[in-house]
Amino acid sequence: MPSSSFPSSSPTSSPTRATDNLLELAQQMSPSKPPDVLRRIRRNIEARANEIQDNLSTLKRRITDYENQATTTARPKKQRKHNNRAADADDSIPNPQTIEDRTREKGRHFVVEALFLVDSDVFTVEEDEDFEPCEEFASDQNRIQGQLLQIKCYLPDDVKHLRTTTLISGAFIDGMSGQRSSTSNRLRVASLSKIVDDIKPFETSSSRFNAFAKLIGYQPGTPTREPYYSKLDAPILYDKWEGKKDLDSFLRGPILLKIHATIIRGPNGATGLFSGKSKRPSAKTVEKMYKIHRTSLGAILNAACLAIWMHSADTQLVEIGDETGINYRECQSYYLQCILNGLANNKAWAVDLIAYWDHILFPRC
DNA sequence: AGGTCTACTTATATCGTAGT
DNA sequence: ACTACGATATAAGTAGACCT
Repeated sequence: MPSSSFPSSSPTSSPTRATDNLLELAQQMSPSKPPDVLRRIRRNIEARANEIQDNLSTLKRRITDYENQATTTARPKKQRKHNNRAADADDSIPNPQTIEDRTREKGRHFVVEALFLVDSDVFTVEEDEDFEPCEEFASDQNRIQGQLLQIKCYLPDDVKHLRTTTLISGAFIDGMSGQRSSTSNRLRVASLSKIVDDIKPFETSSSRFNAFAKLIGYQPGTPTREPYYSKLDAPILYDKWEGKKDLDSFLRGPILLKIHATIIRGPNGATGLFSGKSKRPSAKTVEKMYKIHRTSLGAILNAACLAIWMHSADTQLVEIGDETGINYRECQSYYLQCILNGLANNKAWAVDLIAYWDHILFPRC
């Protein structure tokens, strides 16, 4: 590059020359000068100072311009992905990127309407073709088969047969954990004040324990048994709690409904829910994306477990609470079994449960 | 004690949508 | 077109596990 491109001469109004000028002017100031001359000199000094200030600002602005230009050219928009399942996928799979994106979205949807936690081996387990979903859920095998059946309902048809590949299982799991993170942040941070009246007790793990342990089923230890969390003696799950469990208000706790409204309608979704004025924002919401018009069983299970979690001392939304030891995945299965048993025996509380949720969450539908 | 790995949370930038 | 509101991807932050 020719040196002539970079003239070594200083700019016309370099700071040095301007400063020299200032010194000259300052030296002209002497007590013997008449007042009007002094005023003129002072105006000149001020003018020079302003000019210097302007030049400085211009230079600074130019520096930031150059910096921005430099960083945009040095760092192209395209950013590397952490792990590239699509690129690593088997060559026989067409459009792996699209498949990954679609599957990830199904994983997110699954967390909203089905189960927010599943057994880790559900993607690798052998499928039992004869499994009947209405059988007893108690055994591990049946529970996992039940989950698998559910997941297959959500997986895109053209992809179901690939469920054991890392492309599909990874994308689905990725979608699930992303949605869980978003949920945890929504409930404990972004919309906490819209769900509960007083956010103060939620500040720390121990303040949550002190304020809510009883509410979520904590049974203190006695000389003969360890303390534990009861799955049914948890007042938060009930619409009305009068000292003991009453199935007629089981899984109807107002917090539970608020939680689901918050998840499907965004951070403000819970406001006005019980006066028929639940906000339905114009923005893209989970409710619109997944076309949710009625309550799913999974939504109820999840809301129950999430209500317990958000009031618990646990610090992260994981399968087994880090402070309480509560197994939230097990809770889901347990409540599901409660409802299915109720339905099988035609119990009113179970039969009417979804209608109860629907008339609050989706009035006039 | 410190490094590295991993899983989870959080902040930010970007995009989309509907109402005005 | 503009604005408000949400969802998502990504990167950065954080804590614990495991190793040396």
